[in-house]
Amino acid sequence: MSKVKTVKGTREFYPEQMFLRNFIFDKVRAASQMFGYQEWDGPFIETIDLYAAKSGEELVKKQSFTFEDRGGELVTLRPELTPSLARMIAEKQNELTYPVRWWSFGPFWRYEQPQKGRSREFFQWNIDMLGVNSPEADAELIAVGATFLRSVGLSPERALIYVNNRRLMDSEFDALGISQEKRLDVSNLVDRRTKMESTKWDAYGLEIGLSQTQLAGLKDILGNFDLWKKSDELTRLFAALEVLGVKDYVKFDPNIMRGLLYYTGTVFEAFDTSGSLKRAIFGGGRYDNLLADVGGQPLSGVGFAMGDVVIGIILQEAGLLPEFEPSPAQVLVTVFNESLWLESYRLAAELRINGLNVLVFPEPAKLPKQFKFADKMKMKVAVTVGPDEAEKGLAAVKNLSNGNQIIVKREAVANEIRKLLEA
RNA sequence: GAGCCUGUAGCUCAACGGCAGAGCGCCACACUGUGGCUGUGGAUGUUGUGGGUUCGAAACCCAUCAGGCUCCCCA
Repeated sequence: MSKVKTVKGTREFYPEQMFLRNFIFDKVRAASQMFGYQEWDGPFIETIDLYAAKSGEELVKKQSFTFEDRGGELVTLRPELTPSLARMIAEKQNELTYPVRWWSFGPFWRYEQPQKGRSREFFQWNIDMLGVNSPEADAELIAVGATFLRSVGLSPERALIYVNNRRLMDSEFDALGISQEKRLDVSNLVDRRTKMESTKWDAYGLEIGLSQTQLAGLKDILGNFDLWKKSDELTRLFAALEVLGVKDYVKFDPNIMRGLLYYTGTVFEAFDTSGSLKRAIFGGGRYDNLLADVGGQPLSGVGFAMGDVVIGIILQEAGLLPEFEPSPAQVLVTVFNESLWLESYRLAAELRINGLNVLVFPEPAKLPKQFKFADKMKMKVAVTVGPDEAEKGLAAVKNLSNGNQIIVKREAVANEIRKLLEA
């Protein structure tokens, strides 16, 4: 075992994990493109100032990988993508074609305590629509998320997207006479509701300055799952979700707040409803004022982000991953002995010209060893050229799943293999 | 940043103050022109690391590193 350790919280992707990462990436790409979103990306390193403007203090001061570069500038490994998005949109605000529909899947870093579902290095899917401010646009983003969940095999019994609306909650808080200054505290209080005992939660509510009546009113609101009917935005949102065919995936929940300050309207979070992990699969919402902080004109947007870690664990636990195929080549050409070594290489090259992925055993070895190798790599076909075949211009093609072997002419090998692979 | 739990063969774990073990995997052979099954044999450890207590430590104590759970946080 190596004495040189990995950096805490980083991840090593052996082929099997790389397969999972690419599986998620493929599904992300498919869901994004199905709705016409364009792929893009920003820098992996940014100046700290970009995040100082709008991201939470906690993120910038405690959870970012920040360091001084050789020129003395404070730079940070990006902890999120939205500020980079805002800047890039602002830079070309007048030349872009709206609505902008962009998606991205790339690496991010946060200096957190690594634990299940959370590492310091992770991949994140970001997808946003800018330039349209409507509940119908919000519904589209939620539909993209639901489409993704469906595409990886997570049914509505297994995963749900909980929706709320900041404006609705604001008007409810207004009605309770909760002041603007207390909104952040109240938002924290709501976030904590499922995690605290109710008596402690009550005490915490009073501690942040709520009155008994306000606290009681707050509980009424958080327990009212029909509250959305009072919101025109949410009524339209659910109507759109219905025709988009994803309503089964979506439930109204007044307890969904989301910590981010910049959300202004619809907010949503997806959760696994039956697994061991109680972390959000993805989360997002509508933001109205993001561009102002990077010097742009006001532009409304809606989007969400999904980390690869939580969804990866869920898919694994739910047994929803396709079987890992170790070898990208399904065909093995064996090397019979030293004098036929290059003949095998020649055959492999012929098969590749014919469009097949072919792995040739790199040296003469006992055939049992070569066949065992093919088994472990879960390959489908083995081709052998021994002295008998070489003499007559033939090759032995073996179907590894049933053990049948046939001897065919060299020119027919590629077609024979194709037949076996298609069967 | 705080609390609790864990760390033994490649993997999963046992031994819980007294000779470091099992299953799986791996390698070889039976089977020198063919894999999966079976059988036989074989290799593998500074018990995470460093210190301490003890006649004796994988076990007890301290520190440290790593992982897990929770708090915090979740942009």
